[in-house]
Amino acid sequence: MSLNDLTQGAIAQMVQTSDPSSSVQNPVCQILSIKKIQASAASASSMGDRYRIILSDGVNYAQAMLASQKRSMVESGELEKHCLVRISQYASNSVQGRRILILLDLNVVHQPTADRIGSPTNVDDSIKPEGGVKQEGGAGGALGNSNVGNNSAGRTTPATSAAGAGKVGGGAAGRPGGSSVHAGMPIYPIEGLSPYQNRWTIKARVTSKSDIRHWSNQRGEGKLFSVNLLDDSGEIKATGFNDAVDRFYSMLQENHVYLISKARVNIAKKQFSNLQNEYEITFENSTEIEECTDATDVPEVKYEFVRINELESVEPNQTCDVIGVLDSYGELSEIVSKASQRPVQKRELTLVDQGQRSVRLTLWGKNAENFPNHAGVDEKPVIAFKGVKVGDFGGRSLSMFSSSTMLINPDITESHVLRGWFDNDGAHAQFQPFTNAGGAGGAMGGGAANMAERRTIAQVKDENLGMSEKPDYFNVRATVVYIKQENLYYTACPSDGCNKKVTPDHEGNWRCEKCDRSYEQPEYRYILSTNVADATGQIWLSGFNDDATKLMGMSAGELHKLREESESEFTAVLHRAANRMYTFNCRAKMDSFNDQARVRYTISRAAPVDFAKAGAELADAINAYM
DNA sequence: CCCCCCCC
Repeated sequence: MSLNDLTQGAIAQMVQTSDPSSSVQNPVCQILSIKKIQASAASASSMGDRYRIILSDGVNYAQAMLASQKRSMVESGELEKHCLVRISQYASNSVQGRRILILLDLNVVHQPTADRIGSPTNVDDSIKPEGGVKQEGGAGGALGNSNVGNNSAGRTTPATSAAGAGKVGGGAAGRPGGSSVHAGMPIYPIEGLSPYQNRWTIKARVTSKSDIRHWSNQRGEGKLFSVNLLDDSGEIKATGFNDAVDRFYSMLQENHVYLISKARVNIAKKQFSNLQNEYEITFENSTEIEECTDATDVPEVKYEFVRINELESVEPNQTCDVIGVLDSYGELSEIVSKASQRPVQKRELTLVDQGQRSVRLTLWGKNAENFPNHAGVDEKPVIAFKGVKVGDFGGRSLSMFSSSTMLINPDITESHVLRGWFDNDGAHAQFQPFTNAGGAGGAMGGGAANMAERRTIAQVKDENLGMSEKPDYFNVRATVVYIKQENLYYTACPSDGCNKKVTPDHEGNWRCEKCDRSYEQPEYRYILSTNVADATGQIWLSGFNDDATKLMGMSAGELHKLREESESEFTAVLHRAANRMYTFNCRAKMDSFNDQARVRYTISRAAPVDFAKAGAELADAINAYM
């Protein structure tokens, strides 16, 4: 092996061009080193580690990243230190002022040699950066071309790269006119996109599309949506704001393929993406999108299904793909998000598969509302989900993200297998649901799900519920012994959903710091603290306005009014509220009070006991012993 | 320019 086996000077050309199609073609280089980069925690999911490669053309060496879809070349041992490769597709990205090559496609043309060929020097030392001139062009559209211009004009380049310089400029100039999205433009791999070039067209499949979301904050308000895009090199998230929503939202359909160009490429905020890409796309005014009917070369969505009975092996909060037969689906209901205080629509599905387990999956928002409108949902269809969140409520549960996708009766092998199984056997099978917390509950086990959650007060304490990081959920059937009179309610902001404490101001109005305004009247809201008991012990529970209103038999405002009229009437109400039995759904969670860690038990729902039903349940539990 | 993904 000698220098002549390498494409000398190729690397200087490769790193300086923003347009590989007009730069050196199929250079042969030597691999000087391969180093694994640990996948970051945020992106550690499915894409795994990546590899940094030092590449030499005998004259220069440069750092390069191996495209993630070529990772297996290293892992299989095919790509080794000191072997020679022909690079058939690459991109050159500028990252924090340094140019980094991305090797998108390559093949090994010679087995490892004894040592490095020649005495290559760092390409960064050979190419002088222009004195303080940033590579970004002007605003928006001009950005991408600037590198090409700089290369052929002012940039001082060493002799090694002289051969390619003219070609770089000429290739770019010879491009067909810019009006058409893609005419004559080579299709660019998603993996090769970077913020420093905008002369690209990608051909990508929409793998997921979000709802339109509206936002309003200090910086303004607007609407947006996002899609995930896939080609055979990788995936990228794309977002459209405001006008882009109107232009593209209805056009972009899940599973369809589009030619997309003239969009902005930004550094990805990886904490908000489950895709493996340094960058993400924003649709702009200049962005052009065109549906592409010839989509055979763009990969289909790939699923990696986890069987329902294997969900326990998936860490909570990870996403996964799940397929199952829809055993049943629930009514549309509404919860109020604790974080946003906004109401959210939800609907729960129950999925089953051959593993004799069932799992609940929650749909949100429009997905929840529209679910019954899909064809076939009442005929126990097979449904495939991609990218659903695994939760640990009740053992394991599933929940849609906005980036998750749901396909009813997809035409894939797993779907047909499930259909066959269900129609033959599954329809008559029994499925064990993931049941609630602990799993211990021996005595109550095997009964209805709500019996399994039930604890005696002694068990709540013995089992140290709420002592771990995550909250524990349980219910107790207990009698109200005492309701604390102090701080039974507070003066809350009457503004819808605010609920912050308001204080009297100088003008006799009620001031809310959060809303930054005053109100004539506060809204009174309960903050209940009640001692409840069952046969095994007593416990203090905290309750909020809705449940407390139920316990007290009147609103906090009414109670306050009553108390102002008559203190004895007020205490009478408290006495009447006591000695009643409820089933309390509770949440146990650590918090700190006066710097002391303690477990706080919060009522999430209090329901009066239906004694006939409760008696029947107890009889069933006893019968289960026989 | 969002960044929430909720509840039991």
